[in-house]
Amino acid sequence: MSVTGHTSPKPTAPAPADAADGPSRHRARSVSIRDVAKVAGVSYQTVSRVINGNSYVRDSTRDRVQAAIAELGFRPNSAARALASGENRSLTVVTSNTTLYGYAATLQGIEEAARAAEFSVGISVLESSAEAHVRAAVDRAADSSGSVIVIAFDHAGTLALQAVPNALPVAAAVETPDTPPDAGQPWVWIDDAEAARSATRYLLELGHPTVHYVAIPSNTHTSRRTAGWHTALAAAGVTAPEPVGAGWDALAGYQAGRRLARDRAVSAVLCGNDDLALGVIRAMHEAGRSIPESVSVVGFDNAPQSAFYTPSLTTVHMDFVGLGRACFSLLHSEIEGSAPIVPHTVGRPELIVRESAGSFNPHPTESRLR
Amino acid sequence: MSVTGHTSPKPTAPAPADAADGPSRHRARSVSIRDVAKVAGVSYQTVSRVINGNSYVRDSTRDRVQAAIAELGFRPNSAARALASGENRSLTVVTSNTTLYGYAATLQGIEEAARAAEFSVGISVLESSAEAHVRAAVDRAADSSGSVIVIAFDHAGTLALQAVPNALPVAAAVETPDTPPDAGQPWVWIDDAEAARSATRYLLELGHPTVHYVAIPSNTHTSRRTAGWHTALAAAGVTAPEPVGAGWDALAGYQAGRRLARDRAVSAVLCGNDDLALGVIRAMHEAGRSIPESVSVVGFDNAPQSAFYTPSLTTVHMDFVGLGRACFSLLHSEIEGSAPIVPHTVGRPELIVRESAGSFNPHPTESRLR
DNA sequence: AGGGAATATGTGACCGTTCACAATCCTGGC
DNA sequence: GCCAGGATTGTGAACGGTCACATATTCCCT
Repeated sequence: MSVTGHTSPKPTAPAPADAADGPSRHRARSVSIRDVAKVAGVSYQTVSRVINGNSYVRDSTRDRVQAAIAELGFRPNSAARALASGENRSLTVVTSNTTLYGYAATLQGIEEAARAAEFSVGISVLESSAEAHVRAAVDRAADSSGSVIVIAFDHAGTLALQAVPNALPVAAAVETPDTPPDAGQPWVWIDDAEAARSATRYLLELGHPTVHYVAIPSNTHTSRRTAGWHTALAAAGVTAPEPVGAGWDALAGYQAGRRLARDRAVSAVLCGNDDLALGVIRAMHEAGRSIPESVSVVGFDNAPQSAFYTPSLTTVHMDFVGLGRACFSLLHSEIEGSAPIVPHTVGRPELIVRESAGSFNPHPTESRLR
Repeated sequence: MSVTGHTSPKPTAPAPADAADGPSRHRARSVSIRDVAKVAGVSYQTVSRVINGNSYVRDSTRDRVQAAIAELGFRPNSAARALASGENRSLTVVTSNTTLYGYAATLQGIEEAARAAEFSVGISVLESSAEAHVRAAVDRAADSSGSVIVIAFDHAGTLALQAVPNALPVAAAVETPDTPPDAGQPWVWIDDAEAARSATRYLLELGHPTVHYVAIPSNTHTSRRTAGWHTALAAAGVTAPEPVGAGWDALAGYQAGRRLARDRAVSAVLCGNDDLALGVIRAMHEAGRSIPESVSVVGFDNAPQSAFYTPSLTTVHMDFVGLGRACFSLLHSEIEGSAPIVPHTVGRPELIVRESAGSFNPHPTESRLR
């Protein structure tokens, strides 16, 4: 059956595009609960009961109503429902950058959980962190659904989170906060500090004199990833080099990598995410520094592709999908008022050892490319 | 301002998290158009006019109303609006797999265009192509918004497209259809045949005796990508090897690659997307076959990472973002009834030459890995 | 047979907005 | 000074549900 309602493939003479007279342009008064009631010979309230699974309906009645529903192709109007009941059962995810792995995976987790709870999910994308854009995105979210989830991994997201109107139920996936947040803050996060620590420790154990860090942007002045890296370095009695600030994508990693490649002393690089790592590796490669013989690189996230890079990427697995789920469940219990809201860590970052990091090699043979 | 309403950065003694007594938990009867009217000393209809930008309102009145709106923090209730006006201004994207690049980018394009047109966008994810899941996803979409866009690159999507109720405005991003679709079908696509042809031709021009193809799943029995590849091969008087069926991700590519790697005759591989190409490259590498000296690999899509792989990936750029935009604009004109619906191609695939494909080398020196 | 709980079903009001149709206010032309 | 007609504002009735509160029916028990 064709989507537009044609049934015959009639390529000639496009029908007179519902011009004037036909009764077609009249807003196709959708079948309502009352129409169904009439057909089934009951009151509209009974129909309402049937579609809501109320048990106080005789089986025979229910059957008749259901038959009528099927016959008329009735579907409850969600707008009317929302209006009358004041319920909301819908959420909008405010996020930037849906193509980046961390964001996409978090969104996926949210969607899964929301679907299971029969919430419908919308998205509102942050175009930039400009005041106006942030406000617009939050407004869009606020008035297209009853609650909001903010993916606040970046600056724009953090601003958006602050801009959410007070009355609206909200939850957020955030960077690991600097200090434990107040109870009642509907925040979840993955333990960035632990992730950074374990990766750094690993590189140190491989004998590298120190570990350089290519950082994703952060809101908190001292990001917990940076802090974790620092901690591990300090614990080993090593002084930390200046972190290299970068963006989110492979290009940013590449640019950072070029700078790092010039420094012969660089033997181990920790990267804020897998894309960054990819870029760094590429830059190193172009500079004739082989991975992992000359330089070891470790990423964050464990994006699905990272296992297939050449060399495959040693990285820290972050359970973004789980994060998304947890975020939804926070929102859910906030809406239901069922459980108290406590901000918390989700999952445990896990180092995935692959090929891109190896033991320190004091005198790597450098080979100019080609 | 913090989300919960704190204004001071008070790290000590977490505030009693809106515990019990406060009048907070009551369904906050939102301020309505009538409340605003009362404050502004006008009728509710006038308020309605103001929020809808109706010009028949005296400036002084408009100002008073707007002041009242600001004072009360009024926001129009979208459910009530949708109910009363019968308008819809919202769409839901039905899609599987939001983490795959092609899907994510298409979604991004849709979102951009929708945002510009002040539509709110929802997503409904297809868990599988099982009848029940497809129906559920479409139902969710249908009753949470007034129109639907289906990303029908795969089987599940195609089924979903067919399952969309007739009354609902719909548009779809699809695979290139086998035969030109009827006018009126709200479909857009990227020219897969042309893309495959240009990539294949390129490999042939590099001297490769033939080109192998690792295919993404397709609905159409003979996918246009496969057809384009065939065409180019035939034009060069070369017989086509059996295509290797694969899935969507790097792992699938890897598995296909392992099979291909065993065959010494394989010198050029075209892959249905960049992830597949990545997997193939990895498999080739593990088999000791270097890229591009021993085997040339070309992908599809031009995902943002592909430029940074080592070797960087020669691929065919597909404008998914543009596809998404076009898809929305089709839906939009369908809703407005403004323009006739004609199914059409979007953009032109463009071969991006990078490092992963090179001239045919009859006697490559094979090196066992390590 | 009578009475009280369930069990079924119906009625009227209302959710917050827009729509259709008055009603009132101005303004300029004659 | 009066009137047509546009500018401005108001009123009542939807929109398609749910809610709160009757009103019938049943059914079981004494």
